Amino acid sequence: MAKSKKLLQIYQRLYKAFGPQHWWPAEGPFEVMVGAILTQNTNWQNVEKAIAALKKNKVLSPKKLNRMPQKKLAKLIRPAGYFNIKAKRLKNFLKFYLQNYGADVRKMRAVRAHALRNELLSVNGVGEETADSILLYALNKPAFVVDAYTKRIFSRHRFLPKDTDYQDTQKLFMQNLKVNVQLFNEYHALLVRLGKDFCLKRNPKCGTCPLEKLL
DNA sequence: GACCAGGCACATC
DNA sequence: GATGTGCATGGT
Repeated sequence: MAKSKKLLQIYQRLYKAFGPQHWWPAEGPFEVMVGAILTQNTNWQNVEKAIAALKKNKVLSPKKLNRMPQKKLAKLIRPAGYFNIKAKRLKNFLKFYLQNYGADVRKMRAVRAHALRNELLSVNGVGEETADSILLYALNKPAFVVDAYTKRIFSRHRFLPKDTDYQDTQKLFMQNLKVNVQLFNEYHALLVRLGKDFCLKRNPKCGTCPLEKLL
């Protein structure tokens, strides 16, 4: 079967099994950007605690976070883990966001996706997944987000070689699916849902996995 | 106590 | 270019 058809079939089966995932779970674009950095190699539940702390202290805005001493920021985001390095990364991003775009999402959206992706990647602490998450979920640009779940699911089911890198994994989706923000949004969210529910541990319990006999 | 989580940068070879 | 390591909390 053609890759594009199969990828779409996988999507449809996941959607049927899980329904819409309503991503990204955040109140606005800036909160998505902060969450994208905080969730690096971290359980989302822990990120929620960190974001709740920022909200409770009424500092979840670009200017307020930019003004805040790094040490204080680190203390607030402590539940998200790696809090020192993440405080630094947030600071780097905030500086970029304020200096280059005046913390204005509309100005950022006006930039072409490819150029903006490179700009984001130039920020220390923003890698490919974080950049694509910001592009897709904060700025509504069609970038397919690849994460550990994506690679694990598709390699474990022999759709991709085990050590396929980010770019090649992303190509699989971007070259075989209709380039569409809503589709990319839902597809990635569904893969995360599948990863969490079924293909997580070393001994994956895929007995009732919605992708059984399909991949 | 072990293992895992929606990565990334940096050192070293 | 490939491989290894530090970063850290909280849930199971």
